[in-house]
Amino acid sequence: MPVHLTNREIDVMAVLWDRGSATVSEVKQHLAEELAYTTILTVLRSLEAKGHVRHDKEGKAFRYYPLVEAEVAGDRTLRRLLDKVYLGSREMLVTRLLSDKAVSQDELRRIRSMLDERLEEADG
Amino acid sequence: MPVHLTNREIDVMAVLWDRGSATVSEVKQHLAEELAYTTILTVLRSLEAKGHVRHDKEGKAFRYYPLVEAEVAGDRTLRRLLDKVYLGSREMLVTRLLSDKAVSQDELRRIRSMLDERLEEADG
DNA sequence: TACGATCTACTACGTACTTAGTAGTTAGGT
DNA sequence: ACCTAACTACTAAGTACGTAGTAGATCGTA
Repeated sequence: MPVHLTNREIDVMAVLWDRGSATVSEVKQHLAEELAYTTILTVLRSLEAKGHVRHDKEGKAFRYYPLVEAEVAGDRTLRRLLDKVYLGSREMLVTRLLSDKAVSQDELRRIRSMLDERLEEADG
Repeated sequence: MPVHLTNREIDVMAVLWDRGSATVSEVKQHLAEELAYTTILTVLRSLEAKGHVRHDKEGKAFRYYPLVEAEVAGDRTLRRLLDKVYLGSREMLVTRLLSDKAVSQDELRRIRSMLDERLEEADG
């Protein structure tokens, strides 16, 4: 089943992915934007209704856990972006992703190594 | 100014990007989903109101042209995906992008070449 | 065991997205 | 010049998103 997250849901999930789990307060604390406590709760309840998070009790609060991995959740968006915007060209997408001059040499090299491995294991 | 496109707008823009330009009929013909003629027109008019496309007349129909490049339009989504889902790791994103076994050797090699160039030009 | 701070459940509302119908216009053929 | 098929303009309505308030529950503490 395809995982679809709205923009605000992604903001909230990002906190869960980053920290492993979080209460409403913790999410609130780590969000870039200032949102009402109850707003965040609403988003989390909605995410739970869709089966993307679960919770258990911790004191009187709920602690929420992500049920979808970040990578998997991203697949849908990535695929769509690839198909619609970059016309299916992964090269174009990666070029764009790395076009930022601020990307470190290190990261470029790590990505190249990863590619080398991919190519080797296919040749072998 | 940040270009933001809704899902359906992206579907429509994808046709324009792919073909260079299109009339309502052409868009309708190339969309994956079946939508009413007037629905597509509405989307195009909305896109025009936002300054993302322009049109001129061709016979009695309008021909629409994209005013934003696909790459630029994708940047926003890509950036967000990178930050929120892949926690800023381009390596993770690229890994995921290339995880599909169906990616051709050719495309992998092209991407590696691109990386080589990027690394050389930085060393030089 | 009663109180208060903190938390959840329920409800609601404005806005934007998505879809499409109806009415009126226009170009191209006869 | 007229007719008609195809097209555009205007309007509208359902749905999902984003936000948050109010009321009621709960746990720790005095």
